Amino acid sequence: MNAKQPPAKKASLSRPDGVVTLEQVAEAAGVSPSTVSRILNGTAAVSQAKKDAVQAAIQDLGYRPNPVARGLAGGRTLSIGVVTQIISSPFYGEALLGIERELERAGYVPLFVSGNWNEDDERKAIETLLSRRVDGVIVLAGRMPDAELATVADSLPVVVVGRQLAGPQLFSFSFDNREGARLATQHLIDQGHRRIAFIAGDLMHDDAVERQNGYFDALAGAGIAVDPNLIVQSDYTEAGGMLAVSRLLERDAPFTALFASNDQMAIGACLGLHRRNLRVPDDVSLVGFDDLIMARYAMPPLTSVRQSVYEVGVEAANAMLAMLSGGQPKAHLPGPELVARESTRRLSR
Amino acid sequence: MNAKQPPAKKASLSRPDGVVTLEQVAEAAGVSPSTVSRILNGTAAVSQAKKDAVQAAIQDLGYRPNPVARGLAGGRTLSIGVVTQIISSPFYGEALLGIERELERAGYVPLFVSGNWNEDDERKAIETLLSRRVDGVIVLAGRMPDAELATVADSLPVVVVGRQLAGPQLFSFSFDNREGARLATQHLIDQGHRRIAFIAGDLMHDDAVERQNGYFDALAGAGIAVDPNLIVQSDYTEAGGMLAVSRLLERDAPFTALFASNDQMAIGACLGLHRRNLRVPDDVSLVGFDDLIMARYAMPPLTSVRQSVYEVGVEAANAMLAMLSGGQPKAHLPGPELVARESTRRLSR
DNA sequence: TTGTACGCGTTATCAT
DNA sequence: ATGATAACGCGTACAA
Repeated sequence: MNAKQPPAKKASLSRPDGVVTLEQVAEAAGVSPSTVSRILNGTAAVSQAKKDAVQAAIQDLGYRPNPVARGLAGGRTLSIGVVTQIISSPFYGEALLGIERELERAGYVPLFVSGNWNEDDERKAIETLLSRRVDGVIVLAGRMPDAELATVADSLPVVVVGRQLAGPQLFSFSFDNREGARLATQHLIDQGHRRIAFIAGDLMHDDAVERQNGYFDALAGAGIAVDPNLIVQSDYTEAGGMLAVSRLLERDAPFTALFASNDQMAIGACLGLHRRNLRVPDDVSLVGFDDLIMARYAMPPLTSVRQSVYEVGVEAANAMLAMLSGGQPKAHLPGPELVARESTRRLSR
Repeated sequence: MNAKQPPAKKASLSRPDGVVTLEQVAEAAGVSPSTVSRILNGTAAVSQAKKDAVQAAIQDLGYRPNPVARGLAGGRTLSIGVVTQIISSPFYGEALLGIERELERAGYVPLFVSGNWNEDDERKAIETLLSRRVDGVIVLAGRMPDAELATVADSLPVVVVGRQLAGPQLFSFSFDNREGARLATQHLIDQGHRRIAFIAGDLMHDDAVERQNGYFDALAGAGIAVDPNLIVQSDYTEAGGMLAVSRLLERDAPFTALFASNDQMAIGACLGLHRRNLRVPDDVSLVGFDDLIMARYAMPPLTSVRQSVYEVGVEAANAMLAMLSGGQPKAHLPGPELVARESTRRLSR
């Protein structure tokens, strides 16, 4: 188009680089292309002699299979579609890292597309992935109806993180959000708090609901009645957390502790409290959730529930790889764990 | 492999979904495949009548071109490779978001691969991208030698962010790191500070060097001698910032202000100071760089140099799109801007 | 302006 | 076990 290279007469010079094709390898090794393909994919048995010859030729010529051609030929593209929600979020970032690293070990490449917490965007994202002939799709949470996801799984292995659904080529797993939230709340209760405010996430999502349930669980276990005035719903962002605190404070329902259902909201809440001259943890104990890096470096360092987001990515990738090779997918995430830092303290009275 | 669908007799049923091919569109519209292709790519003039017929058929059948086949046929894949360094970093995350959003508007899809600040990884990443027949490559900083990058540009349009190099199909642009750092330092000087410590990034990288130069500029402008004891080098991470503070403090070269050359190190430094019972801004004024979201929600909110990382992504994508359509790439980033928050204050004496 | 025929690099089917 | 041969879906000279 803009690169005016000579039209490349007949063939073979489509790219200036040393693009070696499977055919050339075959020729160099004195075998047929099919044989090379078979060796590459382990599709059928091949005599050791030819195997060696081909391997040598591959080394020699520096052959690298062309994933695009593979994709076209109906074979695998060695790429996995990943539907993330907001690629810039610190939460998803860590998961993507885990996915990327783990897939790479198997020679796969992730193809990230953002769903933006929007059903239509997400649908479009998946379509994009399908048209790109990805070998499988990993969906991180999201808003697509379960049924639709199941449909996708009809033609492709699908791994869903953070939701509960199952099917032939459909595998999902979740972190134990409920137990994690229970731990967080219990930690506050253990420190003598009884008026514990809660910032929920968007209750459209399972994980947000589960975290709220965990909060309820702990309160119930301690015989503390749920006070609706102590609960606000927000959106998992820093700004949302800050806003939530304002709303909470306007209700003048006093509280001595606050559990924000993710770290980003907790950080925002911390600033919101600060603006109202409420100190953490002196005036209000604060707990987050996810234990992102930011929790460790917050001021004060934030007590949080450890959820190895990176690990989530790794497990998702492994589950996908398992399905791809015909095995049974599985995922064993470490259980939730409370990381006590300096944003919480015993209620003094 | 694992999905045991009936072997799909002859053709056309390779995928259960409604995979419509260009050929089917042609048939439906009563024209030849080439004509459809021409309309799709604007390769040649076509009569309005056929144009309409084809468009109708496309709508009707819900045809979507297959990027994989396109790639094989030597056409475009409508995908752009993006070499990021650490996909999970809050800094790159924002840039990727900008890239993704902007490319999408033009129907392109980004393919993200991580270089991990490692020359070999980066090289491998680029190879991966090339083998996937991306239409262009965007490189965010990184360690690849300039010459090698230029080689890549021989066969593909390349946009490099954060480095200075140019060539036929090679475009690069940078944020004005030097001026930004000068502003940050000047801000501290304006507030009466004269003993201003500096945490540099990895001086292997242009931007880190430039930020250090900006620091020197401001000191020189104010007639303040550079004190090597007030400078430490680190790695742009929170942990690195924290460590840097320790090293600084061990030297017992007193300082009243600290300029960390990115926000992540500043956040880490803040915690490090806190651990030594030094308060920000009461004992030490602190300035960061990049103005990531975390700066706004730090405690205290961090004074920083605004660099719209998102915008950087948008500009990079646009420059690439411009090259792809044969135009002149350009990028106009807003100049650096100091955002004064609460981590800095006038030196009281 | 439009259609035909071939090639892109690989896998899969069918013989041998 | 191995080798032809035909797709895969599309772009593009070349011919008409």
